[in-house]
Amino acid sequence: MADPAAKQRIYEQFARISKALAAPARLELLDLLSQGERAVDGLARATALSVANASQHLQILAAARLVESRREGQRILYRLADPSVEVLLHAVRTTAEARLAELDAVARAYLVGRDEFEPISRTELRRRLQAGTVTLIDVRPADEYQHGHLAGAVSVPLEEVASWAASAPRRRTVVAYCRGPYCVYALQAVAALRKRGISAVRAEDGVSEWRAAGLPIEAG
Amino acid sequence: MADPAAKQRIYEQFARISKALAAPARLELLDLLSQGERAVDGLARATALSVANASQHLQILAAARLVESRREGQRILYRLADPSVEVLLHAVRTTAEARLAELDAVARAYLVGRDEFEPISRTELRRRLQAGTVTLIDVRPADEYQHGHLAGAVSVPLEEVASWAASAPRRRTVVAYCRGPYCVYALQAVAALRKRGISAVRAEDGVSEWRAAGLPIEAG
DNA sequence: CGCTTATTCTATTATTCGCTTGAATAATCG
DNA sequence: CGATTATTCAAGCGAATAATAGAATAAGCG
Repeated sequence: MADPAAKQRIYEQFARISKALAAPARLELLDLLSQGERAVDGLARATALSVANASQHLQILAAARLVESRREGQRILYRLADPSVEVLLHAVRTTAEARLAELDAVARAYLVGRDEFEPISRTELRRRLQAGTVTLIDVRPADEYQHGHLAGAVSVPLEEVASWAASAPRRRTVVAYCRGPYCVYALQAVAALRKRGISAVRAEDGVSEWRAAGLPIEAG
Repeated sequence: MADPAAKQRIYEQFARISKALAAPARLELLDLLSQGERAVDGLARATALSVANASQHLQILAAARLVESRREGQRILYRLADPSVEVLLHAVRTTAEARLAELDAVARAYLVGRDEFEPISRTELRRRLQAGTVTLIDVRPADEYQHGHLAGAVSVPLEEVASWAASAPRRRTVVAYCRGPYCVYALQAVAALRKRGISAVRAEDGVSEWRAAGLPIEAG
């Protein structure tokens, strides 16, 4: 009655999506793209892939319709095709965290200091932002800040954190955030600030989580 | 500074999860398992895979820790390892629906009658259940009903729908549901009931969606 | 136009994947 | 115990995949 071949074709379509996510390189590319539109070249550099290889991975993502691209002059800018892609990425991360003990071990080694530097939660951060008792800094590269940042955040790219520390407010706590829970920038910024005697904590969330929670994002 | 090899290892862990989802056969197995615990044999039959092949796919899912198993006598029963796995499956479906036009075309061919038989939404169904104006039937195989069904539903497996129709209430509307939006049982049940002059509609959701929404599920 | 830069295409290679087949293991039953 | 049933293991094969290198395309610039 129900055509078994058609049922198979449906699952093949679902598998197109998950196949596109099935390579570490492509997950990393998607993570970067969730911070905003980027050109092949920049993505290749950030992921340490060859340009040709990055381009091929991006085309696989495009074939699964997870990303879209547009040309601007001689560069081609890729972006996530749909908000549902971020939801999907988040679901993969959540399941990996829940199920893979190995991930915890690897993350512990990579995110040095994650355990010492207690993060501040999304709700707590919102409360203190409204009360005006914290300074919020975005320590990602400046162009990612341009593409979208938490409302009220100041752009202080990681490499400028040390010099910024001199002019940082000494009475208020500094909260640093970056791409998300697997990004080391905020951890390094907090370490640098504390070394200079500034009270600093890291935010638990990045822009994706903040946006997913329906909280305000600003651009430019 | 940040060890690139460690970063890669993190993405490899995430990719373990998505790799496990990257085969149509495994997605189908997970869908079946979201209806409840099942033995290899039954899963192989339902998916038209050879037993050995199904067993291998299940072991791949187990290696990614998406499923767990227990022995009961001579059979080994597999189940989803975590609620986050259902969330993940749902995210894959949602993205596929949002992004893949081909899926819509294939689904239209498979789910014959989906367009004519307007579904009833979750909220509407709840309202009418509380008002007592509908009879809710679960048209999945009896053992899936046993593993968990919507509160207030009666088990009427698809093959018994025709005979059940004789004793069906003629004054109240019958609502049929099955595994979810890509399951044909409810559609076929509605068609069979209407042919016999009974007012019948299909529910939009299956047990997974109902449970995900935090609505009551009964077992046994 | 020719030169430079950014990206994609093509071909090649090593590896992994999905499936089949037949044998092995494990529990139950007479 | 031997027979039956359910599942897993092991080997092998063709197809798909990821990465590389080098050529090709396409836009911008002097």
